[in-house]
Amino acid sequence: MGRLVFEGLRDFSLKQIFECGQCFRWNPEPDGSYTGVVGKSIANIKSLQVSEKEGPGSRGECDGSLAIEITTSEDAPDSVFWRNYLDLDRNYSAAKEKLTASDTVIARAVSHGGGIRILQQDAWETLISFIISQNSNIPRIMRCIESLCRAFGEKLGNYKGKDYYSFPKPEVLANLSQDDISCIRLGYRAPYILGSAKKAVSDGGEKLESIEKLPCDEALEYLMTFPGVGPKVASCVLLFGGRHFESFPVDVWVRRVMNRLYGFDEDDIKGMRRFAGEHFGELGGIAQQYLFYYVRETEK
DNA sequence: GGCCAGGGGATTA
DNA sequence: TAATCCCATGGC
Repeated sequence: MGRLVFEGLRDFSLKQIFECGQCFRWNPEPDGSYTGVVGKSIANIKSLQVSEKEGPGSRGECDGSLAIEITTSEDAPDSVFWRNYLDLDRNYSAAKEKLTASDTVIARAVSHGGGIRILQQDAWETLISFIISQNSNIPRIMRCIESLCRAFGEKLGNYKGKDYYSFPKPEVLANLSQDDISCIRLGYRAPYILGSAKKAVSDGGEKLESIEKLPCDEALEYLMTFPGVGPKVASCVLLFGGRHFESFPVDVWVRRVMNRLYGFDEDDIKGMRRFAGEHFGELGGIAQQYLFYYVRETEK
């Protein structure tokens, strides 16, 4: 049991961070806080002393403080962990200025999701989560991951009336059969999950975590050696679980928004990637999240 | 490179 | 009830 407070935050919106599609295990509480599982800990994150910004260029993001309540003690993540996980030490104001300076188009997207931050999640959990995400929708992705954790994770405890479970380790999933996981209803993704778990085990535990130390293109190639992982899933893992901020995942929503805002043909995925690399550079991942959040807000 | 099956579930026709 | 869509990939 512990409580951490982070003060003096800018460009920060819990709703945008947890509902922009980068994570699937943070659930909103009636009081506006979010509860989720990190490692073996249940955590509740709440905004304090919120002052909403006004005027053009900001919608919903806040300056203020953040309180994190951690309800399990075993290996409880400390403040260093949380600063990294929530990407608190990155200057998003500077990133927004850089993105919008030479591009009036993305300014529209930034003005809708200016409180987004890229979470620094666990690579293994991110890998499996985005294999599950393929050709699906966010509510179902969240249900599948929840079922997987409930069935094969460790029970961590109860918080505000709900039970929470850890994300199952590679060794656990690697030893399951198709029959074992048929109850999760993952469809054709099930053999991908088992195959990727087996590969993660045989490659060794540290190998997946090492993608953040590899050059972006090498890490992408390595991730694509996992069954069920193509360029889209791999680039999501690079961004959300591998600290590669230049990664620009192109999914159906990004194809849509690149068509609406920049006039790309929706099938010109290569063109979009090239454009992102040249135009957004090392901020590609942050730009992608602003664009994704914007198109989902405006075309629901 | 193009095409299409893989499962399942929600939404729309 | 049927068709379509959904944060794609793999195999042909």
